[in-house]
Amino acid sequence: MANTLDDVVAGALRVLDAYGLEFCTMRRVAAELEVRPSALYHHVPDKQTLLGLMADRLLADVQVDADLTATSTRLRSAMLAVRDGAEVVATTAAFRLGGFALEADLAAHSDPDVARTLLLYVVGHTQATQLHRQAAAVGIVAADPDLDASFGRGLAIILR
Amino acid sequence: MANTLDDVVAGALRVLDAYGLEFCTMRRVAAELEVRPSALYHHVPDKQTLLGLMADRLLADVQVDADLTATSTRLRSAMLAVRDGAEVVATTAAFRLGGFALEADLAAHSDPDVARTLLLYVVGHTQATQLHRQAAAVGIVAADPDLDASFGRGLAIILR
DNA sequence: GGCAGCACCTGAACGGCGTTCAGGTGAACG
DNA sequence: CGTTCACCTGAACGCCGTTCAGGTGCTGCC
Repeated sequence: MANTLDDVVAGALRVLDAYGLEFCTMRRVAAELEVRPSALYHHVPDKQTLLGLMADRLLADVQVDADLTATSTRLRSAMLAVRDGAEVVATTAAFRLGGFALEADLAAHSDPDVARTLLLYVVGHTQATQLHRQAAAVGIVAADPDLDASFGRGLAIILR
Repeated sequence: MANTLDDVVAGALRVLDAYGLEFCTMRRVAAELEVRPSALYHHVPDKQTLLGLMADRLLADVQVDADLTATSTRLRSAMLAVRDGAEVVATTAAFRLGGFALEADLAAHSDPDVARTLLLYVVGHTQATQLHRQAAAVGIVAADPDLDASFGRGLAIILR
């Protein structure tokens, strides 16, 4: 019945997907695991670290190769798969310009400047996409059916 | 002695610059204005709105013209002028893909896809720059003297 | 088999946050 | 001279991240 670090990360991702980043609190994650909030601190030193582990897991299965367009699309898909996924990646990856694992992977298959530019664009556009869709779902704004195509066109501009 | 909305925004930007976004709380802004926290809600419906007004003011004086490289550099400078300025712009601008004033301005002087791609890159890179520098200032990470040049090279890739 | 050690958890608290609401006060205006 | 209204106070609400002392039950060693 005891939880492991993996259980905590998985539970946190479930809460994130269900409620969004704003309501992904330590108390809710604890409730998801049927545990008291203080129990989480046995597995993780603070919330920031937990968010980092969540981001790592979100991107863990993304295949990075020399086809930069396909790799970017896979990256985008992985972040879109979970509610507010891109935002989680953005806020934790921002802490580490140059220390972000995916940036090194990408740089190995291309120019380092292209790798960095591409990564900033992909994460930024995907974050904006996700927030826009969520706003549209609540009716704040009209849905934009062009977002995926817009993503592809920006990609082409960078990789041209 | 009574404060106006402009006073509130200006005070909030002072607190932001002095303490960073993390500690830019309604209570601290109120203290800066020598007022009780509840007084702020006479000028602003909530904190999110205040952050939006702060972002607007940060970018208000940025000149947008057909020279996209120079415009991007001005945009970057404006955000770098205040602690966590890029993060404030990023978190409030993300709410409005296509409804962001600067995007329309930029699109008038270039291709819309280029405008959007450029904007996502400029804000993203500047945010990363600012966080990296702050981490370096605290000694968490080694300072990277190449960040401004890196910005320029990414710009050249998009505008090539 | 018994005992030490450790992984995991509870219960209670702390200070701080954003926000709300009823009510006060003083200047501007007819 | 009375009213209106912009601006503010004081007190509270429910939530947050985090700490800490202490419990409990499995693991492996003598």
